[in-house]
Amino acid sequence: MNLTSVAPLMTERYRSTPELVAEVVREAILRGLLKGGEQLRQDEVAAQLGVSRIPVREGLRQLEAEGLVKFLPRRGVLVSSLSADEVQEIYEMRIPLECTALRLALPHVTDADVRRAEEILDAIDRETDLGRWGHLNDEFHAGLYVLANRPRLLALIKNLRANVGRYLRIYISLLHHKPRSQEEHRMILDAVRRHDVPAALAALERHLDVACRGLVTYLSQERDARTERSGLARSR
Amino acid sequence: MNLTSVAPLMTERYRSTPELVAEVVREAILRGLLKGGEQLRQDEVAAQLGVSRIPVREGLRQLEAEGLVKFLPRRGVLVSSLSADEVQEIYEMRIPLECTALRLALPHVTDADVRRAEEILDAIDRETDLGRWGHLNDEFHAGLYVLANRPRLLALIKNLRANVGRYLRIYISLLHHKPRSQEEHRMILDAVRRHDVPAALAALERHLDVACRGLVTYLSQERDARTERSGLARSR
DNA sequence: CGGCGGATACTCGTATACGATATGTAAATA
DNA sequence: TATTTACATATCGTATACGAGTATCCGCCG
Repeated sequence: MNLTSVAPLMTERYRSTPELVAEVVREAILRGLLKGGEQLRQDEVAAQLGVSRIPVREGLRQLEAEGLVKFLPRRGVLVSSLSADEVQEIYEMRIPLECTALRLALPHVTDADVRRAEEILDAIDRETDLGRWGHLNDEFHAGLYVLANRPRLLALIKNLRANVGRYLRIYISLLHHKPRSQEEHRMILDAVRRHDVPAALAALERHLDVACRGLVTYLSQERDARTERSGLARSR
Repeated sequence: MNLTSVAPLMTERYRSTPELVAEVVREAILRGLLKGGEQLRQDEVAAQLGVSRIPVREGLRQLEAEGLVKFLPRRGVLVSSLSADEVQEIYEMRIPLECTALRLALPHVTDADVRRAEEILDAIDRETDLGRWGHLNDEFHAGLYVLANRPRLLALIKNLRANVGRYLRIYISLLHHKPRSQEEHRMILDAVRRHDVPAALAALERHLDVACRGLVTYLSQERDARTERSGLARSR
């Protein structure tokens, strides 16, 4: 495990050390540097960030609450991994929540907001790096939702998005899904521009539903493949 | 601050000490033993539970993630308090989430489940203690939602309910709202018994909406009254 | 008499240290 | 040779300890 590539975050001043730990480890999980199921050794994280294990443990407790890691009694902290079912469940929450956010945001959307969103979509078209793609994707959605002026709703959506984020990135890259995703983004934005609430919500729901189905199918196949392999290995 | 009245929880064996701390403090906040804005002295909590501050801090970090307390840098932990706006926002999340849970639960509802729910409603009718009323109320709703078999959704709803729970209890007792709440519960349960999805969702949404409006009105008046008082005090 | 500055005492945040438990390895036995 | 048991090692969980920042109280000045 090597967190030095995300360590630049350290130079910024954070509210607190546990928050810094949470930020660094969260980013590492999102970028796929830390795989699901992997054990996090607290000493190692502490050493890499130049702090003791106490703030590390507190930061990890926050990530536990976010669902990104799991404390196993006396056996340390594991990076969570999501099954196809769990991904589906998260989307079942995201769809009504993100639709609520978009619905509440729509009355406040200005031309400048639409232009900013367009710029993000153009940037996504040009982007090749997966990590930055993920952030831009989040920015597009959050840029709309933030206009709803509902900080808790926004934070919750952000958290749910973070949970499926690492799988979404694999899926987008492996299935070359970017053009389709961008088409859907522009459908949403067109409806938003016209302040057409039903169309915008329908487009957003479709967008999320497509991603959900794709992800679930992909993860189910993944699991079947793994089961198959281990079955073969056992039967050798 | 005195947590001994909730300390009986200590006798049970918990997965971990931080979880025990979170449980005890959460319950104290919910019961109104700890008021919003109140500072939690870590030494004191630690002493009352017979542990050191490290597991206490970890437990409080979990409550922070749940939104029940807030870490202020170098100034310790405060019990959060919700404004009318924040309560409204939480209900704006609860309504779509709880409707989703109920919708997914409905196909799996059996006669036995309905009977169990009826028993809880009868118990609520007989209940006079506010703390137990809160738990029974949660049990009625959770008892239906759990049938959806969506653990994350259930946990999220539980957390949102916990956040408004303390205000709801005040509101219910002060405004003698129990009979109306029970009427609404029975409306929901009747629709559930008939497996009438639209009716059940509409009844649930009404139930939540009524509580939301009542709470928001109550909290706004509260705040106005406080502002008025402090204004008078200042003008003296 | 009220506002301000400094010293004291708290409380917080975290590094260190230690006991306890899980894991891996090697030896012993069936 | 496979399986089990005992031991060594590593990691965890938390108590203790200490430095640092913050609030409080008292004396001083206006």
